[in-house]
Amino acid sequence: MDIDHAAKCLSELGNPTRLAIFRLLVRAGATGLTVGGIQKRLNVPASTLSHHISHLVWAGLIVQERDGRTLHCHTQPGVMDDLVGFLMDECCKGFDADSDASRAG
Amino acid sequence: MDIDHAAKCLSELGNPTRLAIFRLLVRAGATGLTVGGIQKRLNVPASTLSHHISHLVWAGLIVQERDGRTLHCHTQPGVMDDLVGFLMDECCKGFDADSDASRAG
DNA sequence: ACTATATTTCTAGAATTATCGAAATGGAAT
DNA sequence: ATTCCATTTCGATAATTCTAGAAATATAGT
Repeated sequence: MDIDHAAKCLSELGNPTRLAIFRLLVRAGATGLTVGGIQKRLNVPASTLSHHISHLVWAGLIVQERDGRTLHCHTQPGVMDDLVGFLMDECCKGFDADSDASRAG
Repeated sequence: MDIDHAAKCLSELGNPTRLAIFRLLVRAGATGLTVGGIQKRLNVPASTLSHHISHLVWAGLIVQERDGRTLHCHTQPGVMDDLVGFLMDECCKGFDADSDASRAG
């Protein structure tokens, strides 16, 4: 997880609809939800939903798997940990240390 | 930290320039950096930089404090922990549990 | 082939966001 | 008051993103 991938993930999760989708999927566990299942819960038009889902797939945050006519969506395990790891490790380490401006860079 | 504030923070951090600013500031520790110091490091025009900084301030991710003519910027302690906490707690708990679609909601 | 269901792609307009120069503001020094 | 420095606000333009209806695609059943 480098800064560009982190920015990509953060940006995608920054959209309220997409964050709601993502949260729904994480809570749905490994089985995930179908696109239609998400649509029923969030009540957004299919095309809009598909657009947002494709964003999340593109960012590597979720995965789709076809099962007959339905597409199951579930989170990509590990990506969230990687993102949080980036935020904590790459960004937030040593916040309490007596660092000064000359340390940055 | 509710889902709306989380989305706000994620959205602001999702911009590469803003994420770079934020990372710079976290690494600069409690002292932070001046706006000019950030500008020298990131080499973006002052007006553009100011625009992005005001976004980060608006989202509550960073704080500005005036010291004479210069404005020191530093991260808002705790917000990052809150955000990570939201992501892990609100989103990611029980990922390994044998939940199914009927569990969500 | 036809029908139905699930989902995506196409398309276009609306809304938002990014960029940056010019001008303005806030504060310190003479 | 004037000048200088640091930063913001203004304003205009370019680029991106959001939204959603219509059409298309994929799969399954008859």
